[in-house]
Amino acid sequence: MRDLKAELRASVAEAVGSLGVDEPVEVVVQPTPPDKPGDFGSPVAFALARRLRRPPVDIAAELARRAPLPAGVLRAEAVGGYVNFTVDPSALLQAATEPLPPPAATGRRVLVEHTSVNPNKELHVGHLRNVALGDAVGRILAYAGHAVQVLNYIDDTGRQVAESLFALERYGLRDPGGHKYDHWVGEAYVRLHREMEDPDRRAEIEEGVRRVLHRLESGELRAEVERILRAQLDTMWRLGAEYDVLVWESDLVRAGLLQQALDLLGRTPYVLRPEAGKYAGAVVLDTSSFVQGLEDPYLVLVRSDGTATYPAKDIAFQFWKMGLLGGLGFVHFEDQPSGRPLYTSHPRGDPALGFGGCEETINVIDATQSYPQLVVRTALAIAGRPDLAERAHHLAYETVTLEGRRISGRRGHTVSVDEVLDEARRRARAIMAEKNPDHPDPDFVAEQVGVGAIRFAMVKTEPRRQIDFRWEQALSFEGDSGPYVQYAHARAASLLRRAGEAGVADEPPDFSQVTEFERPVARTLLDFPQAVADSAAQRTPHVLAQYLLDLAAVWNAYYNARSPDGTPATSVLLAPPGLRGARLALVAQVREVLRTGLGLLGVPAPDEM
RNA sequence: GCGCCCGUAGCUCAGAGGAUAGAGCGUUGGCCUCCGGAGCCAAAGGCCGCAGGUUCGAAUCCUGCCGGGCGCGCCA
Repeated sequence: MRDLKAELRASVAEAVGSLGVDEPVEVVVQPTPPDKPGDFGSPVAFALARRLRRPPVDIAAELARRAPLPAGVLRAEAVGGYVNFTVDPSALLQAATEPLPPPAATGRRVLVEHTSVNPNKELHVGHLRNVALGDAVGRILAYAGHAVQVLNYIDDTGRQVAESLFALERYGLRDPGGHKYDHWVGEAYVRLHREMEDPDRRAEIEEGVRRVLHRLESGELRAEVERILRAQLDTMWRLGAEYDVLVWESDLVRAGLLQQALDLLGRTPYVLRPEAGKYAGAVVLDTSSFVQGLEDPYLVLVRSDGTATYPAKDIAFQFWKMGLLGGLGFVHFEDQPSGRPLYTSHPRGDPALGFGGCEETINVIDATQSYPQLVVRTALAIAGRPDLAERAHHLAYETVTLEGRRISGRRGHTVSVDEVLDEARRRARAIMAEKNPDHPDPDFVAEQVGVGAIRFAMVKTEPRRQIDFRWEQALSFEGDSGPYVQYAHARAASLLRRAGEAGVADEPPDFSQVTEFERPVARTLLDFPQAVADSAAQRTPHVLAQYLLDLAAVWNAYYNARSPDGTPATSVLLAPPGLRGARLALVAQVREVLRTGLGLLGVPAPDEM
């Protein structure tokens, strides 16, 4: 796809240079507003006005005269103080329908950690945002040419798993089968928390949980945890998320990474072992030189009883991710639905398998963990690697509330992801029965539309904005939604299918016949590479999601366009030969860009719905 | 108290210093004798939280204030 904006930037820069401006100026080229003449314009004359002591309008006029016109650009003119360029519609469409450039490999190793759900109960709507964001960001960065590793952290030595496993033991539960296992375990977990509200029983339960915790740390219960994990993975896969590697916390500790990290930090002047006072007997990290404004800059890494705190494990993990530590081994775990292999850390695994050691990391974790994540970056700086600290990103997303209330897994104020997906599929199926009763495979596509609606709803807004999960909104199939984009895609696919049936699919385009109606669609198509690049640079999929809504809207408007007399203006199949070929090329590119873009968001793009 | 994030149309949100601030939902009125109406067209609806500042130019950058969310454990 041709980069017209870049060509125009160069052209304006050349014109500016010919005015004898010695200092370099930044040349901005942007699309013109809908009611202004031209397709692209630059406000560069405003910035030059003072330096040249001339009014912007004069400068713009002179720049318009001096700017060399790239091929297909009809004219440059001064509009207000702007220099605007008008592109010939046929050149515009030709540029927009050139094939998308293949991703250029950057070679940069980027590790994306997301999901990382405690393996103790089923996923709920709060986890949904994490999975949707992380999976999309991983796909977008890979498309941008980075060597991406997608990692899912398994906290198998945490309190939550211990509670779930203890609950099964305490209540003598045996899996009766016929349900999803993570849900069944989750019920025991909630039951245990209800019982813990009684202070007398709480003490007794505490002791049992501690016992299970020790067994977890020794790795004895790995099979029990894995069983829950596998049930959770079914949900993640149903969402369309896949991973490259699972890292178990117990493996991290047993491989000695924690000790290595503590040794590394212990050689700096920032790690202290106070003999008296509040922190007597503990190992603490003094963050005061790196984090401003803390009341108490000391962070406990090792408790006075010798056990490590969670931040210590986090730090060790981050050090491993960025290649400061080694020693983790891996084995093949399972092939995922797409065929992509999934590996897992393992006590007897192969360390040569090449995970970790990335120069950039993205931790997809909710915003309540911003402080611990800051500590992790600080630890990198303390270890003498401020360069790595700068490339250790926290993709902090705000929490999801449920119908205005805080989600609570313990109290059971949640909706499971499985339940949400089932309901989304049900609604999609009902709409299909009404609108497309002859669909060849309605159940399969209803699932795709349901997943698409949910995933799109999770990534269309900025991550740092708090969102409220409401059924009516998340499962909307109209307007600002995933199905709206999917529909636009299906419509393009349908048109191309009919062109094939009519035997005109390969008709050569005659771009000289192109009309003004094609212009807005072509302009929007040309924005796609920039939208992906922005999404990757900002590490957020919402930029791309918003772009896809724009493209779908401009394409739908084109599809329905009418001439002033009210007759359809943009017929494709009934257009004269040549024009028909050009329009088919446009439709094919719309379909391609929508399909590619949706794919980067992990949203399926069915050809018929 | 200190720190981080948010405040844009009735509601939910886009707008990374540039042109008269844009969508969706909702409201009102239109469009299926062409290829998919999950669509399209039009109307109404805005002191961009408030007050200063920087700039040729501010929703966007800076400062202060107001309102909301979150965080500040030898919990994870």
